Amino acid sequence: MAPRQNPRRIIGRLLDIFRCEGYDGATLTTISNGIGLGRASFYHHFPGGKSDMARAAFDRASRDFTRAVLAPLAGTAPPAERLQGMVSGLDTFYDGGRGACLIDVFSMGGARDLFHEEISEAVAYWMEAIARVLVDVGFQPEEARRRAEDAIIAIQGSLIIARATSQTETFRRVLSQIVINLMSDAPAKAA
Amino acid sequence: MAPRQNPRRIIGRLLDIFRCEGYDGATLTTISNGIGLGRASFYHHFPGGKSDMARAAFDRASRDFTRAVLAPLAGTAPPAERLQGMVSGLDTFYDGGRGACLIDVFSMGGARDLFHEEISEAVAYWMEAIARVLVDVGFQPEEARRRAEDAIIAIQGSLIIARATSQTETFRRVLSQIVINLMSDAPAKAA
DNA sequence: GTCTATAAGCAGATAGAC
DNA sequence: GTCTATCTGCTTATAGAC
Repeated sequence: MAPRQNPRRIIGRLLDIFRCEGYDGATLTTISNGIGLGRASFYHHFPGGKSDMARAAFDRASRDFTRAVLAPLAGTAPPAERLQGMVSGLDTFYDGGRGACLIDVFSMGGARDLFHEEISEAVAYWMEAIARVLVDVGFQPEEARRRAEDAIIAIQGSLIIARATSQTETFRRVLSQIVINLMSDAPAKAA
Repeated sequence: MAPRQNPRRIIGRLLDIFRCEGYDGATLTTISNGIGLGRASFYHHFPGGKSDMARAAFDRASRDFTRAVLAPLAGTAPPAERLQGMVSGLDTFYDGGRGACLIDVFSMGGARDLFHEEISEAVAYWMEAIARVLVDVGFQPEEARRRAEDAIIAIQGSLIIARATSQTETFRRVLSQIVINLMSDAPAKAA
């Protein structure tokens, strides 16, 4: 039984499992069964053990998030299109509301001390990226940050409700309103 | 060393620990140290072990939530006062943004199967309680539910951001806007 | 109602064969 | 690169003294 796993697939599955079970809830046995690889084999890929696995999952999520969500915001397209690009990326990144966010999952229990600083920075970075688009639309920096924060809050909150109620309508409704809410009452001098 | 603990205090501390560490992250040793009671002593108070402890913490949270948040909504005061009563209760219940919500914490890992149904019902019940107030203000039921859902999303999302960034300004800002957002553009026939 | 002592099992982690 | 076997420590849980 040694069908030589694709490292890329392993990390993807690790991310799925940590998102669903949390850091403390994901045991090596859970992970082993979920991936179809013996417990010991993980120490070849991740010499540092479980924390290394979580690190790899976190880095994968960061890269995916940058590509799907942050990159569209930084483009040169018109502001509304950039925001809509973020929304499409969010739908993909959170699997239509079925996937949890590591900002939530890795900020409690044993993962908190491992990722707290990076999570805090990720939130700040995401918020600034949205705010910059709104400044381009003509909003004052302070108002832009406030609206960006509201958007992030709505995403995170709707993911909690999606998980709590086992449905995705809420997440999809929030996504569909994000751009409208961010741009409402935009200053006349909008680009 | 047997200063006979107050059961009420034990459950309160259990709730604090589960909120912070999560179900899987809270070990009996963590709990024992956090409360100052030997591991074995818990089996006198909670014969079913850890799941019984989580159950007691969940029930305590449910009761606290009903008293602090739901009760004001059901009163006979004017709608705006009832909503403001909920906001005050939320500030207390979530300790000004420092305390996590079990809707979040107990919906992943080993606690998910234990509490999923009750958590789902709690969200629905809370939403209906807010929506009823908005219907009293003159909103159509559908619009009332949508606004209620947005309010809950904002609370949950701001708690995530509060925990992720170790600050409470966001939570307090969201709280301060809840009533305004819920009541904005209320129909003329408002009571 | 709390404690000490201990059981039984599972956690994360390692050694070494293939 | 994966496996089997094993180790150590920690986890939940129990028995029984005080």
